[in-house]
Amino acid sequence: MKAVSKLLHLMPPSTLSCSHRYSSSLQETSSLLNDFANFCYHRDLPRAMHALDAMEKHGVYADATTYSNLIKCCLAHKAVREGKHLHRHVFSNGYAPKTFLINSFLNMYVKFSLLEEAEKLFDEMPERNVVSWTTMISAYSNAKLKDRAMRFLVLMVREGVMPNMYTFSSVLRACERLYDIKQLHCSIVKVGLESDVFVRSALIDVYSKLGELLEAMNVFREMVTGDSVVWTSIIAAFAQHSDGDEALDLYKNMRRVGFPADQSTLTSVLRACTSLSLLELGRQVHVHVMKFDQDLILNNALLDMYCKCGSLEDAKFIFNRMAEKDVISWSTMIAGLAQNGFSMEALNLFDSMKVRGPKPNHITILGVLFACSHAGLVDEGWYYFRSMKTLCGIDPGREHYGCMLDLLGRAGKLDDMVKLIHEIEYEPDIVTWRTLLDACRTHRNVDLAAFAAKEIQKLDPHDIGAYVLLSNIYANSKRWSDVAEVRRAMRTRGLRKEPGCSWIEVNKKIHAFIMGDKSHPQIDEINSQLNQFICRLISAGYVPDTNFVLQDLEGEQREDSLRNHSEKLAIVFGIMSFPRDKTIRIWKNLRICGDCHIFAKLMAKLEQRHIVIRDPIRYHHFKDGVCSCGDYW
DNA sequence: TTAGGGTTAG
Repeated sequence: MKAVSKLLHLMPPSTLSCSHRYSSSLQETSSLLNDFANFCYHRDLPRAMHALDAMEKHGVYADATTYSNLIKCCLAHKAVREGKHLHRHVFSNGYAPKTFLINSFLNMYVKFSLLEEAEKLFDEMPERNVVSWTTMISAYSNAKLKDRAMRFLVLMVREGVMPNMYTFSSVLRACERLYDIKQLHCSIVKVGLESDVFVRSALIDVYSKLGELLEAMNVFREMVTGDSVVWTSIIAAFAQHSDGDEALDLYKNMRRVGFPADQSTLTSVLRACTSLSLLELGRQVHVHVMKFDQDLILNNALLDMYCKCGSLEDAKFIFNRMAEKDVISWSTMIAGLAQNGFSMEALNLFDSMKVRGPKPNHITILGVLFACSHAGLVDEGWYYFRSMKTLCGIDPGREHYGCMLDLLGRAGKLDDMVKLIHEIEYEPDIVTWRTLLDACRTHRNVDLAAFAAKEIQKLDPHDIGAYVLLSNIYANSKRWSDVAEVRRAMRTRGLRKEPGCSWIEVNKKIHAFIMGDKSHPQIDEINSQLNQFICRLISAGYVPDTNFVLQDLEGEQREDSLRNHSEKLAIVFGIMSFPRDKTIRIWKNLRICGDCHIFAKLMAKLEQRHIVIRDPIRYHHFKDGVCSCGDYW
């Protein structure tokens, strides 16, 4: 009796008034409904849809919770057709579903990326509550329709519907202007929703995306109830803005207060290790990564860490055993090989990718052009550049032109460079002129260098790089009066050259060596060892290459100046600190100079060491007296 | 019935 009254209650008014249409008994329909509810509850989609057909024949309707279960089932099975069928069923015969059931359909269309259907349904809703509005706002945020998301927030408030924590955390993701974020932040505090962990992580995320790390940190510091996603958000914020130290400190604190790290946390921690070249710490993180063996993003981060820390064997091992590889995995490996001096391997891998990998994207092509550029493969570079549109469907962008200019510049084809600059549809930017200037330094074209430097100064009078490069070029040509003039111009504008600095990790501690700085506690011993090594190298034929000395110095003074280069100190410190079988890994802020490059090759041979130096552009693996860059950098 | 953090280059 109870089932019958329930059924009558659920029948749409229109069908109740014409009950003669039913040919089955109430008992039959009751059992039909029970079966249907059961199938929906157990997410048995085929049987539920079958039961739905039977119900349609009998004009029977279930309760909203049962339909909602079936919608979830359609979502889980990605069953779009069945979802639409259900929608038609529920709205048939004048049945008026409750708002919360319509919201479920709205959510279903959004999850199926059928935004037009969702919009149509939303427009037809007799009444819309906070969930209806938030579902649409979230859909627009995800679809990057940011203006629409913001406009819907305004509209809902105008209609008297108050946003909740779901709404704020969704709409924040659509915010691109600091002003809007501040306004929303203000509203959030006013209605007392700032302690919601979803809202907090969204705030940290949007502040971070705009580079407002102080604001992000303030939001994080106000957290009373801990939450691992909020922790991960702030760690990611610093990792993404190259503040690896702060990211790692936060990670240590997170663990100290008892929050476990998951895939997302570890991905950001690896990124921090990568930015600091902390291979040993990266290896320790790798142990934790094992728990999340199948996570593609995490594996990609691990792969990148090994590439950027110059450990190609580990990188290849990870790449080969990854069960799933996407375009990022392939691009990372190709660029990693290229940056570490294995250009041919990089190009071979690109060929394999075309056969059995995902479709290359514009970043993959950058790695390929980088490989050509750093191996002097001019013809191959032109081939990939000219055919990228037909091979991969990608139009060359500014960065691709930049790579080609770099390739021509390294190969000494300065005329072709100038020709290409005229061909590019974009206005030449600072990077373009700096590439030309750099090529002029390598290939000693003083006049063209002066022209490029002036172009840079026109675009940015405070660009210190142009002054330094021009000064280097004049110094290489022994035009000391021109050097003095450039230096004077730098002084007038208050510009100072960034001092060369090299870092090395020994016993989990980072040691920094700055040119001319004597503050390292073992500096006397290092200098003494360095002098002994230089004497041994000179007797073996080493001639210091004083072309890299910038000051107007003579004879021995010029050689002394070279001795102070930070990477030489770091190499000697590495030799003093590590056993022979341990790779010496150094990273530095400026490009390695020619003399230090020769010194590193000879030291690798003399001491039978493997030395890896990472500069801002690429890596040099020194072994047996040769470098992986083939002296071409 | 509505919301969260992570990967390649530059």
